[in-house]
Amino acid sequence: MKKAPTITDVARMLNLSVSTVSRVMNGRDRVSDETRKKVLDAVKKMNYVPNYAAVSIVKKQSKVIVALVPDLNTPFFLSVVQGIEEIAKSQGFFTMVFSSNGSSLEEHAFINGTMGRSVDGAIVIPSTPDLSFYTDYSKPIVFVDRFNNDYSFDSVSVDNFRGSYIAVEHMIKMGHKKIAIITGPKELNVGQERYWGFDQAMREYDIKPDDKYIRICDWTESDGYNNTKDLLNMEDPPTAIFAANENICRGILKAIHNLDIELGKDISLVGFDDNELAKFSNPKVTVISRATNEMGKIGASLLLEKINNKESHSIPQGICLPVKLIIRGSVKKLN
Amino acid sequence: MKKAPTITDVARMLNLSVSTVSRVMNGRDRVSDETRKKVLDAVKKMNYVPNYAAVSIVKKQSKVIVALVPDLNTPFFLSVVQGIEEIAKSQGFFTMVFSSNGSSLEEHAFINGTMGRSVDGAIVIPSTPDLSFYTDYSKPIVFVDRFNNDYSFDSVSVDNFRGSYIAVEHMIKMGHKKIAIITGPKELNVGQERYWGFDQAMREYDIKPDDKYIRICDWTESDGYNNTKDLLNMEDPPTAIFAANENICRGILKAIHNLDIELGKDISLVGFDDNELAKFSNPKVTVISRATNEMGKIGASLLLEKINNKESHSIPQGICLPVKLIIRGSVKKLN
DNA sequence: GAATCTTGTAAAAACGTTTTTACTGGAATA
DNA sequence: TATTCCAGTAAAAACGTTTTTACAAGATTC
Repeated sequence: MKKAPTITDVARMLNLSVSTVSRVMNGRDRVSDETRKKVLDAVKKMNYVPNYAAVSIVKKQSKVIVALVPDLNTPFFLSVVQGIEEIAKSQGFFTMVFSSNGSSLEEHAFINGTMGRSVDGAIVIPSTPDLSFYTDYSKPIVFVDRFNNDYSFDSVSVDNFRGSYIAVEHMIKMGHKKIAIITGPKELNVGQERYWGFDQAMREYDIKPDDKYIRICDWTESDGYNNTKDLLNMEDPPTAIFAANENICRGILKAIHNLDIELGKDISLVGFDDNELAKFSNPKVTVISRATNEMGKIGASLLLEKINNKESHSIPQGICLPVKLIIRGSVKKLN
Repeated sequence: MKKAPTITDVARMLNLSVSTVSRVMNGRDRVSDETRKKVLDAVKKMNYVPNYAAVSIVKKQSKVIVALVPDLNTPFFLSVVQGIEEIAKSQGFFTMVFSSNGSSLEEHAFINGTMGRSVDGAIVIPSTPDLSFYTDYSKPIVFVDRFNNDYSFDSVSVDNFRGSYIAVEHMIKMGHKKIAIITGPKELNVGQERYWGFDQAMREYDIKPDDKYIRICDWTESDGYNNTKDLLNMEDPPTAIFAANENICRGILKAIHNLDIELGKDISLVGFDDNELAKFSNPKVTVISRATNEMGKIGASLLLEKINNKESHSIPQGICLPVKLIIRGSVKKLN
């Protein structure tokens, strides 16, 4: 726990100037081979590593990006984070993972605070729909899974509308008409689009969505659980449920399990985002899947690119990735 | 994206000296109410926030701790991280989550590199058994889920030995004799202890452990999966399996599922660490559970305490938390 | 043999803060 | 009225770097 040596310590030890040591460390300018070797040896022996704060203050670069996510429990977020880390690491950047606990207050506090300013850029999955807060953030920023309608920020997202659409279309084509949806609030574009996809598919096939089957709650497992119990205990229960995210899907599965009715027989189900339980349940759950890891990677690449060429005043990019329907056994064919 | 204002900008704007602004910001020394107000207003209007690097260089504190974990996929690690974050946040520290990808090389590179030195302390779940590398780390450090046999570092761990012991004892008391164990390598103390617990329980009840039922592999899901398939296809298969961690347990569950045999009937199972699948499977899996979140919290408290009173040269603390057997339905009673 | 170029190094400036020291002018004290 | 005290502020030093500028000595060119 002795204190770390500084560049001055190294210089003094060798009877050299600080600048010479620095030049060796940074591999720039002319230094005699002899001096270089002496310095390198001393650095190793003294275990000298440049002070990070000092370097970043003069270089005006921290080599850190932040991944700001709503929570660390939702596998989707984690998958994105891992994609980000992989790219960042490969380009010599560190990733600071920070969870806002689903609170836009915490999110904004981070961004506006010391930390938000000391990183080189941010990749955020906001927990609030309104991105206008970010307009005067002084660093490059990329949003994942969210975007402004005016596309004024860089973002990586997927075709949520189409995802719900094909999910619901699949159920309809399997003969279902009494289709319920359990989804999150429409304030988030994700919520809005996934609802619209459901609605559009229903109308496209001339089925009037039934209000009592439409459950707009939060994106949580318990909401999935409770609403499923409620739906299935109705007088006239739906024959199929669309789960608009993975947490809700897990809740639904647990409820079904708990009610002791049979998935794919007594009730059909399609979920948005693949997940562990969906692959484990019996039958496996048909889901909409997307390249979650890839979303992080693309986001990170985009961000790092902006960090590196600060000058480029190109217009913001809104990247939209495709979704895929993975048909497994959870939707019963009605005759 | 205009550049952030500095303290000098604020001072110049108000025709005050830099030091006065600084004094206001830090709420120290005497400043007239009038000046204070003027400064605060300007700070707000200009949206000035102190430069993090500059502050930490002079204060010799970064207010950042790092949580260094092997990966971001194992729920146990995540749970620990969340405990850490909660405590850190409450004490005004930021948590930098960093994944070493199970590579001690990456782990050491981080610790020894710029980042490792710029944080105020580290909480690490090492992926290597040998902690001697850390002896000359110049910052406070706390290990979680691992410790040195000589207890030369602060650590938070659980009674792994007892965990396995009571797990296996439970199976024995339910009448099982042909008990298999799928576990990780013994190099890690966790692996060693969990194996010893198994061994000890068997011998205690006069059952000779059968080598062909002992599977020492990695801590991964696929190892759990493959070994289970292998075990169950044996001439003389075991009647019960002990899964030494959650990943292995998940793999076992999937294999059982896949082989179309019945859990708690054709094969019994106890897992170490509770997990989503264990609670979902049918019947639910009997597990050894531990206060994962708490481990993070305690670790963080310990670390922050050391960071705050640098002087305290107290001896390292090895904190050991209890484990609990949660009996569910996955162990069949043999007559 | 003088002018120029090159090489290696040192010294100083800069980065954005905090903290210590120093100074000023007015109030309180003697 | 002269001295001491104090509140409020400014100026300067320090933190650990990088980068720019300056300079000396030797090699090269004309």
